Amino acid sequence: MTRSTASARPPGRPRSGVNAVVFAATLSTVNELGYAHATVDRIAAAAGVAKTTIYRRWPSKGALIVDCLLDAFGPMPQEGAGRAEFMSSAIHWIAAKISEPGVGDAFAGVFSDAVSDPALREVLSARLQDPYRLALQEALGEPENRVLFFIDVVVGTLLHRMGMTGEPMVDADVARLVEMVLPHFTDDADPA
Amino acid sequence: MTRSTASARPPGRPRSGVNAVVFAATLSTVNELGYAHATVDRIAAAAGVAKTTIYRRWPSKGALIVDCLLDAFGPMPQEGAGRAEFMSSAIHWIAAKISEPGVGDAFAGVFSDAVSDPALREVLSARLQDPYRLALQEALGEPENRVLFFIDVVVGTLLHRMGMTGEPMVDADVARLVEMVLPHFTDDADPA
DNA sequence: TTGGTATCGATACCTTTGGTAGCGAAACTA
DNA sequence: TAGTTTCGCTACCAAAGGTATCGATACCAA
Repeated sequence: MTRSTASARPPGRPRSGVNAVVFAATLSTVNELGYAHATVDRIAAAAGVAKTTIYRRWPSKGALIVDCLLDAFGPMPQEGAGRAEFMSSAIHWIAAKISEPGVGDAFAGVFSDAVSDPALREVLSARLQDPYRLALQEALGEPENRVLFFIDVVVGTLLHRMGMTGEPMVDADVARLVEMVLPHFTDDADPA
Repeated sequence: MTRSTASARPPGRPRSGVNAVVFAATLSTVNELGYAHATVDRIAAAAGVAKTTIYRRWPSKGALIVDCLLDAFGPMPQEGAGRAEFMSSAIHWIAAKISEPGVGDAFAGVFSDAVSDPALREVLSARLQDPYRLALQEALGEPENRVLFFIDVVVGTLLHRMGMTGEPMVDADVARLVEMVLPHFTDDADPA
């Protein structure tokens, strides 16, 4: 194929590689000022970039935050011998990620924006939740509705604690969460 | 005492009894337009009241929503013979309330606003969460941190489902939530 | 009846913020 | 050199939370 269809480098000035800088500036700004006060203007200034450059790459602030979270989370580690170890490590992993500076605030903030914004909710569900949901479905062999319930419990609990107290959940409570969730997903073989 | 200190009816024109109308207008507007688009202007118009009247009674939109939710929730029913029945009825009660039109959206919306607003977070925690937390502590004889964990799990799960899907949690999943939470709070006697 | 007080609706206004438009300059290809 | 796209910059718009002001109104007390 003679460099036929895609990825033949588009014409024009290439984009500068500042995505990582923008992501870092986003998290640090959210961490310093909170989600609502982390305006696009401030994020752009912190990144040393014009606001228009950000809107040239992301269609909305919500989309920027989602991409930033995707970059911050990265792939879910597929560790653990059995089901219990796997699920326990997954819960500890997401809890640790949400505890990182700015990540929990950004997550809770974009989540709340999505409540009133169906388009953003679609982005959040498809880009951020679905990859991990599919990985969990495959790794656990559980149907979609049970995996979605698992995500609701784990992420919902962690975000509620973050939103109500402003602080991430302490390790002891994360351990309690694991103890409560695991029996429900390892004892029986899909009773309902 | 000669009507000494408090509640002797303050001077001036008394406030008209439109709080209930404003609460109803708030929930219906949030239900129709979503939290972000339910502006104070629109809520006032729906209630047939001037916007300045609303800001004369509530210091912020968040405070209005919290009062509206307090009015919508009402006191938690203290039903159930044993611990299991009591906790089960409490979970079903809050799930049903969050399913009412506008209530879930308003709850998730004010919750998310609180992430970046410590003052609003304080209002939310003290006015909305604490009464139910204290009732649960007394009814269950559990320490504060365990009751807070219980609230994080139940409310967090319900709100996460609401935020991600836009729909309240179906009864079958609420039942699963009860099945998962109850053993963790009824089997052992405070191991940690 | 008169004065004091606080609420009412209405209007105008301020500030912040997400998002857009237009411009000249720069970077890259052909 | 021509063409294309991104860059930073400035100006701008619209929506929304919140405030200030003003005349009118409802209530109490003297």
